[in-house]
Amino acid sequence: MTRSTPRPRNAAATRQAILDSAVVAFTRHGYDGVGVREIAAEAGVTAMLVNRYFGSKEGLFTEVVDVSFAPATMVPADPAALAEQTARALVERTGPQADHLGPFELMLKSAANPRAAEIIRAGIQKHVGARFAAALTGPQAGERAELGLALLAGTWLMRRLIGTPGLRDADPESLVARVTRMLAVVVEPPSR
Amino acid sequence: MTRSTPRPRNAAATRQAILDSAVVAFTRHGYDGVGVREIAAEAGVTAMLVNRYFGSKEGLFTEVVDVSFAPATMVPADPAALAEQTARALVERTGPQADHLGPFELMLKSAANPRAAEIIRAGIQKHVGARFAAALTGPQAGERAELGLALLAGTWLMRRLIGTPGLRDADPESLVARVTRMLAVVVEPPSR
DNA sequence: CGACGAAGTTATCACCTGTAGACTTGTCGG
DNA sequence: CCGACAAGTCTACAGGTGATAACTTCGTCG
Repeated sequence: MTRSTPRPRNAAATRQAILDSAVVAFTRHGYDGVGVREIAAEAGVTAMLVNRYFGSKEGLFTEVVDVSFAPATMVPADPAALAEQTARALVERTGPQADHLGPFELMLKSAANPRAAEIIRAGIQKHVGARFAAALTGPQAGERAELGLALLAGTWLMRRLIGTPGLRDADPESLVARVTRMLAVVVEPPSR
Repeated sequence: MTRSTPRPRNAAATRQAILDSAVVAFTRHGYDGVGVREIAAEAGVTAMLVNRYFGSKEGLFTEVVDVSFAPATMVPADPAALAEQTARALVERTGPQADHLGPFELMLKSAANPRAAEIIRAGIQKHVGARFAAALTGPQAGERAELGLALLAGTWLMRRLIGTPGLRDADPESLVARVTRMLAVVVEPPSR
């Protein structure tokens, strides 16, 4: 009943291997910075399989964005400590070692290409935006949520991609405290 | 004595034309998104001249970053109104029409390439960092300045490059007010 | 006025890009 | 046991990449 050999010649497993390889490659080097041959080689297959399973490089990227933005992207549940927890997670994941390879890196590395940017926008709207906005109460939740995302993305950019010294060498606790205060502006509902 | 004909065959003028073309092209499409042929064609010369005058594409990019970050990059003088003025300038320049093509766009579009990112980091340290930090008083001026830059860059990214709807369709005045409050966290010296 | 040097061009190299068609090989149902 | 169908590969194309060497044209100064 249960096949002794899991799959004929590894149909879905190969597809998954390509997707995994693509997640890493696109996040590391951006949409334009990596070729399908490179992705396929890392997965142990030839470049043709990419087009076979995902239609095109763009189709593969679409799926990469989808799976990369799907998991709970540093959005804690409790609204009260949301700012502080988010700030701490950000600082930790953008630290000196930091091999995390999250969706922020994928977004920043691929934003240069307009087609990729459009795909990312769709992914954000589908996954992150809604979830983040749901954690926020009060008016203009969308604007406030995306402004928070902007701070996170910008900090990720300066601290990790560009490597600005003031942020790279900053005391983590001081950084957490300051980011928390900035996030508080958009997290707390405009109680006025 | 003063030569009637300014220069033999347009020596420096051609160089400047290439540089101008490169500023526009690199800012629009990023370091990896444009080729030297395209830049040279826009300047009305052949690709060879780029290598002749700037050594390589990387050398040209270095000079582009230098001239692009050199002008007063939205850093007002008065520290009191600094947050509000900066926020207003940001919102205006990332608006729907917005053909400004500033250094932020250059940075965001080219950050994917590590070599380009390194060049940008040097440019920021040379021009923006020092000037911005000088406008801030108190301890951790560098960290606070770059955190402000991070917010500006992140907002530019989400609002203009990605095009997230919550920020694109936000009321400008509301956005200015909120960014001002976030910037205030890093602008006001830690009076504690 | 004539030649030397700078300014600019043409041709080309070696390599990489995404995609397509035709081919081979493995595996499972009958 | 074998044929059929899917999984995977090979070859190739048409175009683009940055960079180099050799060549032609123009301007100026002795």
